[in-house]
Amino acid sequence: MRQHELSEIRRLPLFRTMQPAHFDDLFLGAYVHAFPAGLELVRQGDPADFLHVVVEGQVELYAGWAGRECTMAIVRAVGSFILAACIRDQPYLMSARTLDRSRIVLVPSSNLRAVFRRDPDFAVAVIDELAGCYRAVVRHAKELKLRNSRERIAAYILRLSASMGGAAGFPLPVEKRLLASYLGMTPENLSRTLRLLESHGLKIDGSRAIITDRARLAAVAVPDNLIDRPDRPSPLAGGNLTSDAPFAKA
Amino acid sequence: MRQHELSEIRRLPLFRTMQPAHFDDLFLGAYVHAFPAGLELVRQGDPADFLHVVVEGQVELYAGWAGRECTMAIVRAVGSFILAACIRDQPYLMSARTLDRSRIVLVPSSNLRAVFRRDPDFAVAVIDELAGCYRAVVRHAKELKLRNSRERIAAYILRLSASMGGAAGFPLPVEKRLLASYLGMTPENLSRTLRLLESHGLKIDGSRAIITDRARLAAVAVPDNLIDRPDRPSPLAGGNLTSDAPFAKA
DNA sequence: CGAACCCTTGACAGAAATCAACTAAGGTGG
DNA sequence: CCACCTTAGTTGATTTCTGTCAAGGGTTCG
Repeated sequence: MRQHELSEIRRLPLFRTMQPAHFDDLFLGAYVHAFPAGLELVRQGDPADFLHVVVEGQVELYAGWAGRECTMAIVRAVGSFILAACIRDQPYLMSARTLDRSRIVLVPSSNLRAVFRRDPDFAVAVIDELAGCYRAVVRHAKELKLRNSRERIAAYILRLSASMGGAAGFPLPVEKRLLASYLGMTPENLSRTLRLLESHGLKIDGSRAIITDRARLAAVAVPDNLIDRPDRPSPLAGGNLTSDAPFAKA
Repeated sequence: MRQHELSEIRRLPLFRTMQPAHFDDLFLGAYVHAFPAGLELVRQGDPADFLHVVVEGQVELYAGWAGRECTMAIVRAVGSFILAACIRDQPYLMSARTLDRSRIVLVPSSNLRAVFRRDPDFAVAVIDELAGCYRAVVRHAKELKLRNSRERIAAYILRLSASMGGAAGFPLPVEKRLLASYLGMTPENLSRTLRLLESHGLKIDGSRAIITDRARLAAVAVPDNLIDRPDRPSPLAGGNLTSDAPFAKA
């Protein structure tokens, strides 16, 4: 594993506060691997043997049932996923596949469970991370249950804008069909509804979004801090690098 | 606080493994209160000052937005809720109201944060609890995104049956309108769809459900361990009393 | 150049919400 | 005890939303 990768991982909230010696222990049996785009990294139902850390690229977490499939989250560098399954030593609830060519660190889950028993600071960081993940999924579930697809799209665009420092125009970070799946609708529905939102302050040009009238768009989305705003950095672990990502972190 | 209540709380997975002295510290500033049915205990957006433990009765966790409302989970005795908000010291994402007359223990969240820093066993129990909560919400989100309302109802009935040891007939644990909201549909839709399921192995008589043809019902629900089956007791904390409750625990 | 694949659009079907009316059960107060 | 009220639940009619199926345009990549 490359030194600069290790030090980048070290800066993640999850690993930042732990003892150096324990950090070394944790990554002792770990290995990095580069994967091409579109490769299935983990399959739902498999035993949770490794915590995954995305060092480079991006990874889609998705779920399948009865031949249907939906996107649950996107994890970008540098972020981790399937922590909860590793901790509980239970099967993954979601599958994961690379969206781009990606470099992934695989940390044996047994290391994980051993180390947080020895290192209280790491245990606190894990607690904080899990609480954050939990709150992110709760927001996602609230959005699915309370907003219809037009409102979800409008709110998503406004969240994106906020994560770009309030910019009015910006590229969509993922393919539209992926976005549709994440937002819980079909690509056709997304396409039509984006068109419909042109009379409500949003213009789409290819993969680029332009907010032409923020007030009108907000009137559709009715932004709410308890759905749309990511948690502020936690007082426990001192900042979460990925919490303001456009997709909920898993 | 009554002694038998304290010892019942002590048996919860979350508190079972911690040092006796720390358990006492944790509940030092805590107090119990009896509330009538239908009372709002916490409101979404409020600061998370107290971890709540339901000693008696049951509590609905629900979320509101733009005048709409939906049920997110039901917590029965003995179980806790809004742990994640307390840990992160951030606003509650959900509101809570009593469904029955209930006795609730309120544990100051500052106690919580102080104690799990000192007690590694408690920290591990918190990690396990949070990981379990996270996985429960992921299951819920998967169900919302992958199944339609007929499939959700059928699957819910089968989960209920499983939690009753496989019984074919049993009472519904909550009002139908609450159930509808939990399952992400209107009461009218639930009512109609229950009727529709009479030709698929399910009979509803008032508040009582009878599975008349399990195979046919399962053909609708297509049960899946990664959505429907609660986690088995975790190896970390040794058993979760509430994980097989008909509603996901929060 | 052709083969995928993404995206869009149209027509249609199905699912789900809404609005309204009605029943039944439970509780209250006269 | 009964009349009354409230509320949960059901049912029907209707509208709205969303998914499905099909076709065509555009792009990328081998």
